[in-house]
Amino acid sequence: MKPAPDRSSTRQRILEAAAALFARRGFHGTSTREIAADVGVRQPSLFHHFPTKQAMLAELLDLDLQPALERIRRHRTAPPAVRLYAYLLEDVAALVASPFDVRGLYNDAVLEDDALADQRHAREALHTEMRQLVSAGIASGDFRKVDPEVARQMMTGMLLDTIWAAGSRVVDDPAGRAGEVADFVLRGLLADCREVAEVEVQARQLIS
Amino acid sequence: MKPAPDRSSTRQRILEAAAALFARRGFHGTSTREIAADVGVRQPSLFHHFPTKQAMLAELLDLDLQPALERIRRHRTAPPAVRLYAYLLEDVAALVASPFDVRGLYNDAVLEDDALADQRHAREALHTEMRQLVSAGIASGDFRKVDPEVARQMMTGMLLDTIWAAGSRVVDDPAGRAGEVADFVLRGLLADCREVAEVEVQARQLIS
DNA sequence: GTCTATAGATCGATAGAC
DNA sequence: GTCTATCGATCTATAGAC
Repeated sequence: MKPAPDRSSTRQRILEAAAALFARRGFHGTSTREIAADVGVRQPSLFHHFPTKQAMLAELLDLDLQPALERIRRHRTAPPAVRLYAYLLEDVAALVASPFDVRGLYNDAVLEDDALADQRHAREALHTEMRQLVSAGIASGDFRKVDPEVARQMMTGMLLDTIWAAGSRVVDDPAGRAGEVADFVLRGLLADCREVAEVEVQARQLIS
Repeated sequence: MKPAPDRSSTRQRILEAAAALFARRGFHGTSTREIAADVGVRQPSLFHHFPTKQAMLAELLDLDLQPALERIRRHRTAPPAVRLYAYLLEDVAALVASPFDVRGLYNDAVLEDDALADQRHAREALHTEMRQLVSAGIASGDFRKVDPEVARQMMTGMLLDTIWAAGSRVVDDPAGRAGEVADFVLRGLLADCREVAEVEVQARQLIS
């Protein structure tokens, strides 16, 4: 049984402060002194909770990637278009609800460090699942013939940029935002984009 | 008359090396010693060509933003959907042909510094033009009713993530990539996405 | 578990010879 | 215009008291 994360623990507050700062200034642009100041402790106190600054990033990446992998691997029996719509809906919803701001965690080449090999592999696995979902949709005739890697890049770019409004302000209508993203992507992919309404209905049934 | 940029000048090579490194590691994650090493000079030699590291970023931002603003403001008389398709085609084409890797120039909060106020305003102007193009398309009935700012964010995210393939390798089919991006966006926006073929024809006529 | 103090490395930028 | 030498600031992380 995993211990429930205590939102008010120092460790948790370090993660939240680090996530917000990494998103704003990037990993290298954020100093441990800034993180400590936001938490309200002195800089060396951080190293009682995490061995290195990179370990904070590793945990944030795990907390984002593992649930995302779990989400995209659900609903195995549904049609690809429905699965993709459902994944986008759930992903945006989860990311908006997250106490962590994952924007910017993936921007630097920080993932290339050997210490983050696990996270790098998890991210590649997520990308592979996304490409396979697109490929399956093409094979079934639901999607038009696009380059799966290009489609994956476009989805990744859209997800990261649209989860949070400018200035780290939380979006005012998370459910509406999720629907807009999912709609946009499916219209871009579907061979006959009038089917998007039916895909949406099935995807929402799948989730509920 | 602007002097033609000499691709082999030290100044130009500094800009190219800086752009590649900023894209890979971010502005703060890149040291001036790394830039100098890629150019083949010692670190202090950089400061004969640029007063500060930030000045290198400012020039790279200008070289990206000013042509982009010029592109999106062209073709004033064409319908919004056609203008947007043409802009996306030309933007991707220009970015792929650029010797600079603009990915990552915009990630950090570096633009918030007062020294980069001009670049920050130029970027906001570009975003405003993009939103107005979406709004005009909605007003004319060509686009479905989406949030213009959300559409802008999705386009920005897609553009930055799809211009270059993984590992800074140049895309193998620039024209194809441009078409895929423009197609994807217009299908996502058009009220009747079957019109995308006609929009593409008109946009390509506009450009040629 | 948080603190003070500081080590040890690296950073951007300057001075001045050539 | 590039170099060597180096300054002063800032960075991550450690040592050890409480």
